[in-house]
Amino acid sequence: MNILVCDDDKEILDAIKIYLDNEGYKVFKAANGLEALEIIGEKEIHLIIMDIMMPKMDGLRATMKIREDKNIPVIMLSAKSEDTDKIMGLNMGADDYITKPFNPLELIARVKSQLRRYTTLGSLETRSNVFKTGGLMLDDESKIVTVDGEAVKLTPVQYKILKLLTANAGRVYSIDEIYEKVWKEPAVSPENTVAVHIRKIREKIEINPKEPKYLKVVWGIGYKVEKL
Amino acid sequence: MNILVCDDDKEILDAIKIYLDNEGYKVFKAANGLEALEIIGEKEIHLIIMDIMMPKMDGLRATMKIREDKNIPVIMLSAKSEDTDKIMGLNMGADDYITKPFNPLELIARVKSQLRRYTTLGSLETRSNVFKTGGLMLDDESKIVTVDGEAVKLTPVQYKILKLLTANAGRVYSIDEIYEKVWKEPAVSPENTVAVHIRKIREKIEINPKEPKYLKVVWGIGYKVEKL
DNA sequence: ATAAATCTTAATATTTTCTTAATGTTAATA
DNA sequence: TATTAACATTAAGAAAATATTAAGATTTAT
Repeated sequence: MNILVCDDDKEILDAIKIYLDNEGYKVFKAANGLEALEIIGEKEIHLIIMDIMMPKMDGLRATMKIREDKNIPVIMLSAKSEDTDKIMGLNMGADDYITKPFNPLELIARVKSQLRRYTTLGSLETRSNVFKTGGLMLDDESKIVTVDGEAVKLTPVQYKILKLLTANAGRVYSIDEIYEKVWKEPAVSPENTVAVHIRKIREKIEINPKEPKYLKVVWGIGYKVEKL
Repeated sequence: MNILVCDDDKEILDAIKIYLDNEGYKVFKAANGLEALEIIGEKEIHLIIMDIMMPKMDGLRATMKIREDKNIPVIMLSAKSEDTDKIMGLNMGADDYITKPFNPLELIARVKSQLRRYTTLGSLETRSNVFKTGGLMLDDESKIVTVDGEAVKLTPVQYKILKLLTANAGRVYSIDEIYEKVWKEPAVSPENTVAVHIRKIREKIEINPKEPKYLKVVWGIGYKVEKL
């Protein structure tokens, strides 16, 4: 299991690494949020321990950024212990929270607790980022999409659109929003390539594209994948 | 989302139910571990909030039992706050831990944090913009409007008008005010498009549009959504 | 380099929504 | 109770948004 520890305080970084090494985890270190994002892009990280206060990019922002397309558990570290900070951290997408100074045993316990959800009994197999709603499921690790267990083959753009909508099932995205998130550039009108892709996706994941069960349109607002 | 709350203290049970109800979760109650296991067998439960100290079967044993074949996130509740208990709870398979007495906001935050991986993560905008009054509820994220749990489909303009009035339930808005806020331009008379939209909204959210329960008119002044 | 797959564009169709305008109804008040 | 101003109702045409299709451009794989 690979754990990324992100803190600008080198001493704490080293201390945590020692505790985790001792438990048999492979530990990567980052001094700030940007470094963390880089490492996450390169290595397969299973858990992140992240300080909130850091230069360059703080832990909360980094967590938000990570959560945009990865489902890696995050444990927040902070010197503050007030409720408001705790709540903010958890709402930003953190999975757990530890205040400094921390008890090494508690750190280990929380690490294990978070990793437990992603290991299957018996093996140390990592879990993949699976997004599902109803009979629709996409596995971000393998890029496999299934509908009621049946695999469907999506093209890259189709996959990105469906992932965005499924990862945030229930939320409505305007066409422009979709364009921006997927193409990473602002949409310029006239714009109907998204509509074309939506059609193609529907052809593949819906029984009847005209009466979509998953990929719905909200007139005048945009598209969403139904939260089922 | 269905949440099972398990505690032998009826007061705490009811208090938690109120907090969670208010956030739009469906709440099931159990007085001990055995009852909890029963309900889990019957209903689809997405999260469990469990007290550690209970008669019949305590929370730790129940959690272990649940973890034998289900992977439902568990948040532990306990009066004790010593580190050892905390660690034990987490090692037993709990995903999070709250000590009594607890801050309701923190409870909600931790619940959301655990459930996020079910609804699946994504953007930071997890704050659910939900406006409700009586049986009327609108969720700004999914653009879903429900009346007594029944979904109704509003058009964009209809939605905007109803959102304005519901978000400020009780306040009366003149027709011109509504026009300005929704169309973002001053109203020019003769103007009756707002009235037409009001009618359409009433058709959708009211049992009897002629005797509206939610969307009322205040003669000579304007419209409001009743604060219930 | 070529073929296959994928993406975008553009033209057109279809669906849904919005506004207008004509007319009806209600509530306050003199 | 007659008057009037404000709201209600309806239907139809205009406008806006999405859907669809096919062809051409681009990218990817072999």
